[in-house]
Amino acid sequence: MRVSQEVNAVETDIGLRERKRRETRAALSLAALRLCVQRGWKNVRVDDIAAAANVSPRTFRNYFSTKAEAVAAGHLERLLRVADELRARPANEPLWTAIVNSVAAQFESPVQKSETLADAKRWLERIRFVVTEPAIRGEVLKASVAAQGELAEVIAERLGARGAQDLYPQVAAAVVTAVIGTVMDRWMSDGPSGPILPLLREAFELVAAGFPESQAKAGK
Amino acid sequence: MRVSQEVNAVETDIGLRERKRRETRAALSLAALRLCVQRGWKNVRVDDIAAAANVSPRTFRNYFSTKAEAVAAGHLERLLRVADELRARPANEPLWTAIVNSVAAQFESPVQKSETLADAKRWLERIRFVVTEPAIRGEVLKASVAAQGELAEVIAERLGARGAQDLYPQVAAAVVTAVIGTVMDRWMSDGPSGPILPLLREAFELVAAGFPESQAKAGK
DNA sequence: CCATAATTTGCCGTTATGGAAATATTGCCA
DNA sequence: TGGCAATATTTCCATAACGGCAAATTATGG
Repeated sequence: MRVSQEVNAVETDIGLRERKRRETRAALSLAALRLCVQRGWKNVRVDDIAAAANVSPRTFRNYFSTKAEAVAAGHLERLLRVADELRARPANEPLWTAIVNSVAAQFESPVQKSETLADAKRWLERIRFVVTEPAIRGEVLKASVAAQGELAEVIAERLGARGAQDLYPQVAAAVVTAVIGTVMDRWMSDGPSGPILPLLREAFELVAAGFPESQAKAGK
Repeated sequence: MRVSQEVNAVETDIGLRERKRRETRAALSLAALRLCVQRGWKNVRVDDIAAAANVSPRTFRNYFSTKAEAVAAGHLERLLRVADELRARPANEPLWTAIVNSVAAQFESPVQKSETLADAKRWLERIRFVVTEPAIRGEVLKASVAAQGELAEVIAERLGARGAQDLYPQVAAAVVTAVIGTVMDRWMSDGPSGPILPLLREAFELVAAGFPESQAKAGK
């Protein structure tokens, strides 16, 4: 009776308890995002979100400590899926190729995933909101560091024993999230004309190339 | 009568008005940091900070919207000084060398700057607090993006006309702040034994080398 | 169906946040 | 120097967020 939203969750083994918990969390996060995009950040109170998810305001706070955290929860999960995706990729694939592909898989427009046009439009509005709204940006950044641990771990696995406790994985993970953030910004400020992927690839190529200062350029 | 804290401010040309404004801001930020390190994040109210800086609580909010922002203000300014430093460096210096040096100049322990031992200890406590306290971490990240614009601009200048509106400067700036954050984390979790510089250099070498996946690089 | 553990909820005091208008301070010029 | 306009600070205050606590409600395993 609590929540009716159905998510395409992969039910592994956990009981009803945990399932409902996740559903509630997802419903709250989704409601937060939807309402904020619709009415604007400041015109949504915690109570509104709770109401939209059919729980008490107090319960909202059992799941999220702030509105912003609820809104950014989706982004955090996306980053964690990047880590999963990376883990699932063939080990012989070059690291940065694998990274680009993993990131790309999570940041493509749903248009490519055979959703309706309305879905794509909604997706775009949401990205814009998340990237644009200052109050959210901070939370997105927190989500980034929260995901960096996972990312670093996967990267370390790929590198093998060497560099397990090296700086490499941590720095690489931080760079990955930094690149994602920058690309989203850039893509948005260009007016989200085309797909993100080209930008993403370009950015990661810069990283993989070590930011060549002088390429085929004469003069400075 | 408002503020008595004296900062080693370089008075350029601005009038008394602007000077007092900056002093007040600095006093508030400093008081916030000092009190929080001393008493712990949750045991400091905005009112306490305002009182410590001899202003009304409402005035505090004219300068900072949250406690966290006040505490992180110092970090933001440090990042901006990195940009300044970078701008001041010889143009013939390789980009990433210049960056490392600029960052290093702002993140060295004050021990090297002939301060007293007590100062060094205080500096360390503060860094630890800023890196450790979750509530602050988020704000530090916000400061990072806030500074990225400046950094990107300077980097673009160094690159010359080419790539002015390229991704390069923005991605590079984001990477710089990401590296700084990671290094601070790492340095702190290692128990701040030695100086930060070696870690910083190691991290930036990774970046400049394009994160070589396979290499016989076991040494630092 | 019960005992137990976990979750949800209502209640409520504390703190944060920011608008509006009254006061005080500063920069400037006659 | 005295007065005025521009800014900054302060007081007052309404709304919302935050989070502890204990009662009510709901799963889980016998």
